[in-house]
Amino acid sequence: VMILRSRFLDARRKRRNFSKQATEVLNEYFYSHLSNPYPSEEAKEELAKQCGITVSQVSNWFGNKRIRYKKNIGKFQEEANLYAMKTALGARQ
Amino acid sequence: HKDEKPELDPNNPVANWIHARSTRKKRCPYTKYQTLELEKEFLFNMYLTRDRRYEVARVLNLTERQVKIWFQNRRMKMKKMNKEKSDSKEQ
DNA sequence: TTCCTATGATTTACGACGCG
DNA sequence: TCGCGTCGTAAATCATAGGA
Repeated sequence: VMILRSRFLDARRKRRNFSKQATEVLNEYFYSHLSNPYPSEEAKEELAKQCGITVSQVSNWFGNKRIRYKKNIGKFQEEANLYAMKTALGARQ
Repeated sequence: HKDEKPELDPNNPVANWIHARSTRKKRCPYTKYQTLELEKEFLFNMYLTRDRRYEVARVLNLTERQVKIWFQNRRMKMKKMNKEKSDSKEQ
């Protein structure tokens, strides 16, 4: 318990990028709700749980993602296509 | 949606997102002195009276609206910090 | 190691809505 | 109706993780 506690406190001191899997989950939601990428509080809680991060961090991620996407849609085109394809393949299962 | 929609193109995925109005004042970071004084005032009382707001604004060369909003934001920050503190304690 | 840029967090400023 | 409250967010900026 103390180890987990100190690990959490360390993590607060030094920011780490989210895991690749977490980013994957967030991007999947973002690109599959591209016309309205505003998750509800409940959706944020579910995403937070799946990603192993806090609801605040989910909010930060969407805030950053929306503004950065909007500022340069072209730069994200490849990523958008990738997740669109991933969603399409997933929908067939 | 709430803020303005600059795009009318329905094919633009961003068209229905929330957008800030073009008349919105650009964010202007406050000086260390301004922030420090605001924090001191917040420590003294989390809510401003009309008179304190006027005085703080005058001394820091900010508008009363900026001071009012700073206090609103500061209370939200405090609330968030308290929530994180209690979240990390339980389980 | 030295740059950069990408990324997560924080800081101003509002719009929407609530309440007295 | 005003006026200040919270809530959620936009957009800019900060801090630094991480990779070439």
